[in-house]
Amino acid sequence: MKLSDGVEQAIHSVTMLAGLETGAVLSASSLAEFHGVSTSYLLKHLQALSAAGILATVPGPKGGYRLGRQPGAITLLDIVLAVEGPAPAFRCNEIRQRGPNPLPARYFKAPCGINAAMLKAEKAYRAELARVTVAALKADLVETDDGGIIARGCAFLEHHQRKPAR
Amino acid sequence: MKLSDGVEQAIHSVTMLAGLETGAVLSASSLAEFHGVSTSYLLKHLQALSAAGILATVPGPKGGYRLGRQPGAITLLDIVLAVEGPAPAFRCNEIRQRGPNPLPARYFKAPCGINAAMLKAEKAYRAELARVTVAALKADLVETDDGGIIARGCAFLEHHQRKPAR
DNA sequence: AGAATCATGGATAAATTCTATCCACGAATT
DNA sequence: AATTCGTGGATAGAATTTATCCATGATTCT
Repeated sequence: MKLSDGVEQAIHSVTMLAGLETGAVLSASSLAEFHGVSTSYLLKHLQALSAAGILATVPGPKGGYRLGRQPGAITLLDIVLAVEGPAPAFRCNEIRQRGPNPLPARYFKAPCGINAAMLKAEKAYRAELARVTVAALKADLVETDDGGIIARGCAFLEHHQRKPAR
Repeated sequence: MKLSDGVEQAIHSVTMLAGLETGAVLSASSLAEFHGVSTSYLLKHLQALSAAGILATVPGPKGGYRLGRQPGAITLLDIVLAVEGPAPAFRCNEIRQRGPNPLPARYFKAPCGINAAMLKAEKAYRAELARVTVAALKADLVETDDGGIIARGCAFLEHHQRKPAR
């Protein structure tokens, strides 16, 4: 069981976008540069997030990505599902119905108990992810040596964010 | 995020072994035949389970596998960890410290908030798995058409289980 | 209007992980 | 002593993940 690295990049991208001024955007290439991957690759995830309504796009020069809705309305679960897909990690292959000497299918109307237990655990996992909003992650700040606080990636954002036309 | 199929085979193997009479064993080749995979492949997981103390082995002719401890003392989490390994699904790559314009390392003494949230969710997942014992799965029975109840895979077990020498 | 910039989407290649098998070895029982 | 079994290593094949490039179409700035 391993979560793809794309999920981490997606979460960080969304969190960074949440730190922008209202209306400002960040280009896909800037985000890709920050993560150290090619623009084309990161776009895969950004587009998935966009399709899920988590991000919104601004086309044209000076365009880029911004949050699609309020940070408080975006949860970690939303991001994970948008990137990884909705399929559960455990997929029952109905082993109990197979093998060289299987019981007739009529004995298996009730769902597999093992499958039920695994899915229940996964449900708990998702419930925990749904509890964390991007707004909460945004509030997760770093303390500088002079006592002030700065947002993660702030130095990078300063140079790349595109403020809205007035 | 996908759980390997080996996990499902492992869980079913343990559950089947839990249905044996006390002292009886099931050979690795019988279990492999049931799952429809080669003995060598299933052995990978059986050995992992054995190393974790979940299963015990009886060598020699008429040998095989049996439970290593009471069904009530074996949880789904034990099995999953034995097969998949203890590493968490989400591994923080400390993205915040990288990129073209990273903040100095001293700003990141506190753990990554994203990582903390993901691990917390995974902890909830594992806690749910730890709540389910093999004894509980064993109690998950199937009703036959004549009103009786039989354990899953029972017909198969009848022909392959090896009763202990007296 | 024209050119530059950007997102979209498809095709594609490399790397990693998972799945699966075979073979040689040692241990225990019949 | 021979058979049967588990152990462990080495090794392919399949599938997924990761990553990149390129062609296309839409939008905005000049």
